Amino acid sequence: MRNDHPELSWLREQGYRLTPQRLAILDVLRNTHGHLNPTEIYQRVSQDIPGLTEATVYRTLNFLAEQGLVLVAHLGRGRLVYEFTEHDHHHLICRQCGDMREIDHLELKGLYKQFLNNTGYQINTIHATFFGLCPDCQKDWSP
Amino acid sequence: MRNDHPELSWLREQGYRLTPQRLAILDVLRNTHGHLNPTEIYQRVSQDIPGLTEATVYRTLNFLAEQGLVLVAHLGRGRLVYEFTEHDHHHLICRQCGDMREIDHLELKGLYKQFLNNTGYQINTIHATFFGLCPDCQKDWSP
DNA sequence: CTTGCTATTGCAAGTAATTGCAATAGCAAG
DNA sequence: CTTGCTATTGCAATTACTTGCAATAGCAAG
Repeated sequence: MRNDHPELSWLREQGYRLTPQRLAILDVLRNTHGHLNPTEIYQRVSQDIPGLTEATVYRTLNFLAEQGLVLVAHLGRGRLVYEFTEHDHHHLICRQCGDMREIDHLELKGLYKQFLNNTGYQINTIHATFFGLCPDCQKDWSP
Repeated sequence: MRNDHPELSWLREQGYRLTPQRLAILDVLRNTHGHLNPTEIYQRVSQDIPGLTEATVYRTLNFLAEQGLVLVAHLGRGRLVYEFTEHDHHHLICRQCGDMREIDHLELKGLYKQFLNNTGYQINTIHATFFGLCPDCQKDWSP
């Protein structure tokens, strides 16, 4: 497990502690391409940290999300998934057929600038899920 | 309770049924300014529909969200809130102090057009929560 | 108005996520 | 290296949300 990531010393400077649980959870997220739900994360991390509890996984994921190190996506129907904040992207989901595609972070850059100008807010964590109708399902829609 | 809302006949045309439960839940959301969580909705609607169960509230909220009649916002820490889709807006939350402000739907119009051009998707439901740092908290951040 | 199809509900059980509290263990300071 | 402060964990209980199934009730058609 590598400990030499910049976000780790940043966390320590804030007064947070780098526990084996946090490091292992972050490590799994860092080395996973795509989303994981809390149970999947628990199962993987348990192999490294035998005594781990699910409560800690949930708490840690909330913590990491608050710190902006991981992204939470609400994919509808109460399903939450988590993902390391490296390759920022968002989701576009078709309400009809469930088809999902990714939207690159860069597509929203202009929007961030807009927010900065209008509100002074500096966006640094966001994960949006957009619901709409894909081209195919639009046909079924109009009478 | 008024039944003469356009979305209601649309639902019926899709083969969905207008049960008293659905009408009452929609009515509460329609007449509430701001967000409600499932429990708050359950408590209010129970007064009109004594036998109502929470399961039905959850199911109905998922249903209404899928149909695009209500918006779901995930405000962090696993708490979901629901809101009628009338005055579209989104949220900008400061990760540090928790300050929250609303972003008008229109600010994202350009983005929707972009999505339509690039992917063919027609966005009709979205509720995004953006996390960032408000102007005040940005001061504490840089060393 | 009656009938029949089936979407929706209530119930109860199951799964997912949060939380209070006492014990543990990071880590900064000496 | 030791010490002390307190953030974090595990445990167990609680709350939040989902789901299978049989009974109920919209509503379209006759």
